[in-house]
Amino acid sequence: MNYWLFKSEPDTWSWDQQVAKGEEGEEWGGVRNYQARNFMRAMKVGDLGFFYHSNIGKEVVGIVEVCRESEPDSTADDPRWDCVMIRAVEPVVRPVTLEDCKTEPALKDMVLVNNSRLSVQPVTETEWKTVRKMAGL
DNA sequence: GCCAACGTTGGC
DNA sequence: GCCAACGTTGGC
Repeated sequence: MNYWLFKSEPDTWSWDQQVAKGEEGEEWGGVRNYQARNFMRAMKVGDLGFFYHSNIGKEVVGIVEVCRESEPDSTADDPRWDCVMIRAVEPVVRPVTLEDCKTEPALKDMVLVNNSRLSVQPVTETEWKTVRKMAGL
C-alpha cells in the first residue's frame, strides 16, 4: 500500500466535484509532467491519497482512493500522457493547511512543503499518519 | 497580480 | 548534449 497526494485548483476541479462523482470516481487527467505521470503509473488500485486544494485554501480537504490504474489520458492528444482514476473516500474533519504542514516537524521532508509545484506526489506512511491525525481522522 | 522556481522546448 | 528562451505553477 502506497500513499499519495493529489493537487488541484478548486476553481478547476474541487473536492465537492470529486465527491459528486461518488463511487465511480474521476479520471485524474490533464497532468503534463513526467514526474507526476510516473508516480501515477506506480499507483495500484486501493492506494490512498490526500486531496489538496492549491491556490485557494492551500489545504488537504479529503481522502481519495485509486480505483483504476494508469491508462491513456482522454484529455491528451499525445499518447505519452496517461492517468489513474480516483474516487472520494471521506472528507477531513479539519482541513490541514500548507502552513500547518510547514510548522509540523514530522512533515519537514514532505514533498508538498519542499516542492510545491509537483501536482502528484508520494507521501510516506509516517506523513500519512501525521496528516490524518492533524485532519481529525 | 507578482514573481520565483521549475520544467520543457528548440536552436545550435 | 548544452543552454537560452519561454511557459506554467502556485505561494505570497
